[in-house]
Amino acid sequence: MMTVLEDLGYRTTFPRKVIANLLEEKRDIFTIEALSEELPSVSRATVYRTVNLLLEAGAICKHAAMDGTHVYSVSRIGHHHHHHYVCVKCGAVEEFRAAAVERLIRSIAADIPGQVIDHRIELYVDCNRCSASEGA
Amino acid sequence: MMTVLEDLGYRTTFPRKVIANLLEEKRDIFTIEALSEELPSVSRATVYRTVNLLLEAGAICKHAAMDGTHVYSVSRIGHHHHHHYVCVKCGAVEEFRAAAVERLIRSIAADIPGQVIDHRIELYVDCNRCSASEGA
DNA sequence: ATACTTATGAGATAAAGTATCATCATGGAG
DNA sequence: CTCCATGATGATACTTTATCTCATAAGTAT
Repeated sequence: MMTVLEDLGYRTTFPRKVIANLLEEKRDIFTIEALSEELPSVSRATVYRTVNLLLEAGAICKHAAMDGTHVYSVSRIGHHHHHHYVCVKCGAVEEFRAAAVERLIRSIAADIPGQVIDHRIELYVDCNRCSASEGA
Repeated sequence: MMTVLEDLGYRTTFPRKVIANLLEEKRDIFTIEALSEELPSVSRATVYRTVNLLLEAGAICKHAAMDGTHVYSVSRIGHHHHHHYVCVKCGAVEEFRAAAVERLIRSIAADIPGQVIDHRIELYVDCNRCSASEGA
């Protein structure tokens, strides 16, 4: 994950390595505050700054929550167009690209006055791991 | 618009009438701050409170912006499931319901591990009015 | 008209994120 | 390898958005 920052000309500093390291393992959505608490050795300002750099670099995605805060998820797809589904119980996020979605958008666009420029789709799921543990 | 509040047992107060009145005419997205500035006779706290009541009543919809603020739009569809398209230039919002969308979600759901519980779709458009005025 | 309850306003407070700036580390030039 | 210019960090102050508090005012049922 550090490499994407290096490629953009940013320096390889100790705090950035620590943050990138922690993020490598993340499969769930996270807030910057929570991230910051896991990293007491790094100042909050730097966590905010680094997350924003990684966002710019496409290494993570940002999601606006309805309470006005933001959650983030690590991305393997980067800046390429994609969508997400999020487990409403455990917060696990997966990225997906579906040709069907893009086809649908084009077909809906025909019924909408004006040019459709962009779209945003999110699915909220009860993931297999969660429904399994509920059954117990 | 006041009637939906009355139906929920809320009182018909002067500030609420003033706010509802102003909202009747709104066809674009708006922020509570902007609304509050248009209503100097009503305290900001009351604008916030009333907008949240109207939200609960289904008379308006709330949208999370990527900068952490919220924008709202008046709704004719209320709590019934629907989506929006928003003009990225003038902010005009329209609601839409498309059976094709719901069919698509069901078909995508088949490829996703877990139960799809909810979804959210937003389209960003360049509306006819805006593209017309650009041409000039 | 009265009494009870709910709503309002003003300001305090909370929470999330950004800006400032002195100090320190990085990485390239020599 | 060392030095230096530049970029990064940390601590804290600040900004913005929104909610909370509580004394006062207004609605509504009777």
